[in-house]
Amino acid sequence: MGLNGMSVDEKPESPMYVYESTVHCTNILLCLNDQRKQDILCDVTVLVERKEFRAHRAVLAACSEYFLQTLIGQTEHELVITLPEEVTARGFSPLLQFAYTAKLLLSRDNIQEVMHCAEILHMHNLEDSCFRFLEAQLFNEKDGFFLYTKMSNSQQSDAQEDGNSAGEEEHMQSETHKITCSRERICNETLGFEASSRLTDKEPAVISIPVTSNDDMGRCPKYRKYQLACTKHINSTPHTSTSGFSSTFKEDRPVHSQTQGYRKAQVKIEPHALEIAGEKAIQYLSGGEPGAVEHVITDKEMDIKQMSPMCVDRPKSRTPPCSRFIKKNDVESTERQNPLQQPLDTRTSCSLEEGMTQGDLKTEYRPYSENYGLSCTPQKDNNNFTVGNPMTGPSCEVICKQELESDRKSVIFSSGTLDTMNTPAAHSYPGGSSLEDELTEHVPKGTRFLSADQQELGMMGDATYSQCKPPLKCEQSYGTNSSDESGSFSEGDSESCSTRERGREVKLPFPIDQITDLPRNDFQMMVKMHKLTSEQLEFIHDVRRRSKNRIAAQRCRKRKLDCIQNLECEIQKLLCEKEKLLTERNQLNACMGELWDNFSCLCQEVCGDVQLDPEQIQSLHKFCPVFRPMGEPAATGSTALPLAELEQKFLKTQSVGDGMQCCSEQGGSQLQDQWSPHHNAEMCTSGNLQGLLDQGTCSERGPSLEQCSQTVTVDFCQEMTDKCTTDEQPRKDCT
DNA sequence: AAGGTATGTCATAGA
DNA sequence: TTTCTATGACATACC
Repeated sequence: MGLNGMSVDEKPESPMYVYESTVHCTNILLCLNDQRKQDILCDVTVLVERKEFRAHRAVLAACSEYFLQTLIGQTEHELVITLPEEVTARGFSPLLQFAYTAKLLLSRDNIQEVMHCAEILHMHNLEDSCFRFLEAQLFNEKDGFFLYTKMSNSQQSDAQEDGNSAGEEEHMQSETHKITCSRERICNETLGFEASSRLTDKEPAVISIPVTSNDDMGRCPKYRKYQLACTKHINSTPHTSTSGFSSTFKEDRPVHSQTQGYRKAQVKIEPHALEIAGEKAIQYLSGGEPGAVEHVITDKEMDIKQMSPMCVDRPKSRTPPCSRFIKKNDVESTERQNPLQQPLDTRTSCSLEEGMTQGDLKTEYRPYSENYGLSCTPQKDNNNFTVGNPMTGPSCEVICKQELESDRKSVIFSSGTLDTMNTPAAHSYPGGSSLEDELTEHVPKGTRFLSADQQELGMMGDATYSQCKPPLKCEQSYGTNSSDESGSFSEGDSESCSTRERGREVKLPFPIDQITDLPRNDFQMMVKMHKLTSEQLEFIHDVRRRSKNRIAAQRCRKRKLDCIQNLECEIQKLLCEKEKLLTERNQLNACMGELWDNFSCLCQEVCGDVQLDPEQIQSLHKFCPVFRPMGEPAATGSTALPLAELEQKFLKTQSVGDGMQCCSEQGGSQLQDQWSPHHNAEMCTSGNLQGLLDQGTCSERGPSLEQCSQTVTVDFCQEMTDKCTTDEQPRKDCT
């Protein structure tokens, strides 16, 4: 008997319909996981480092080639498998958890061990698809921005030119490729995630996972992008991926999300590890040989093609289960068919009709599932997302979480299983905590033993919802879902009482949470699905608007605060810089004072010993207005000052405190411009002094005017240089 | 009671 | 045109 309860060889006489629910597979796994924890039906004990792990051999065999080979043919009731020494408990435990939950918790601490174990246990799906990516995430690409693509070989070559060279060979082998963009590029070119709907089924699916570490933008200043955005410098430049196709990336969330604590994205992983595991497990459990199960169009096959464009997590979107009715007679043809040529409703619809049970054989499809927000359609929203089906699609979800307190990152690799159970997509898993407990904890009690189908059906019908929201804190993952932000979202877990009361009054046919939770398209479809009164319509639009705006306001305020914080940091930085510049200035002033001393001495030396005639003095005044020979009284109306007095004036300007910097600069500048060492040095080097001397002293002494002037000039400049460099020339030399 | 803070809501602009 | 988001302004609750 095959999976669908029908012999493989049986040929239906009349058209039959196969209802295929991968949710069912998921739930089986989850159920098994629960059973494993309670040691129910466990039929194997795995010994790892003397630790015992109870499990179901079917699950182990399904997810690991190693276990498959080990378990095949084993008939003992209580089998004990001792794993090789290389397999550590720390590495094995997450893998076991992954086998059951499709969530893999990785951190820098354990990824190497997990990888190693996965390799030993031949869990190549994981190895190839996830580890390369995650390893880089955790170790190498602290600030990286990844496009994880599956592409053809031809595309690879293009991509490799721009991509990260690390691990390229592996990616070549696995037909996957990772592209790393710099942060600048992120800022300049991409602000988030959006896949173009123009992608064809042959085009590679692309996801982008920006992972920001706590200090990725520097603790200060923060929100560069926001600042830029404020100044309108950010354009949502279409990002052309390096893989040779164009997919636009646009901000799907506020630009400030750079510093958010969480990053979520869905990675397209192929093959879908969980699904394969689920299928294999079911095959195993059903006693069928792998491959012997009746082959209906699998979600994997269908959706890989159909939903190739992209699977991107959206804020607060609950990942849907997918159930699908397939007209069995059409299976084969459908399999071969280009999925894109199928009718749209076939491709995009997969939920049960309202009130429909598995027994109903209908070919009706609904584009929207009213399953408590669980839209199961691989639909495209207005942002050109193709929302992949997490179960059936090839997408796995990688939740990259950074711990705000530390630089450590932990990553949860998930295939989205738990999301179908209304499990929040992202959680904080403090390092070292029990993975099982964490995972278990976040599955709402009371729903984990209900199958998703049961939930789905249970929520169907025309019953008016009581608008009671389960107390799920974790549902607050809104757009920014920053960790600290989510904590402040007090409203989210309790729509105001009046609103809920009003919701009861208008008798909404769906939970009020859907009004706010659903993406636009789903929301619109939901509205269309029901014949709502104008009052109801007004109410739900009002609720939705207010809810969106509330969240927007919260984001806005947070950004404001961060901007203020950022500005404060900038101020601190500038103050430090100012201090530095002032210190430098003081040093320069000190040097200048020395120069001034030296120059005044030099002037005395040059001019004091020489009996200048009035013409020479006049010449000196011409070039040096403040000069007057020693002992000569200042002429009436003359601007000339004794050098000593001048020096005092100069030094006085240098000793003005910081608060008077500007004044001193202005007041002193005139003086310095007229008569400063710099000025005189210029005079010296430019030949003014030479001219000065030419007209005076040297003409009477030197062997030649030119020689004299050159000598004096060189000596003067040399002395100045020495002064500047040694800064030790005693003033007594001048006296 | 006044002031500060946090948050929700409305109006509006822009994408 | 509709929907969404960001943001200023205002109102309200709370401390």
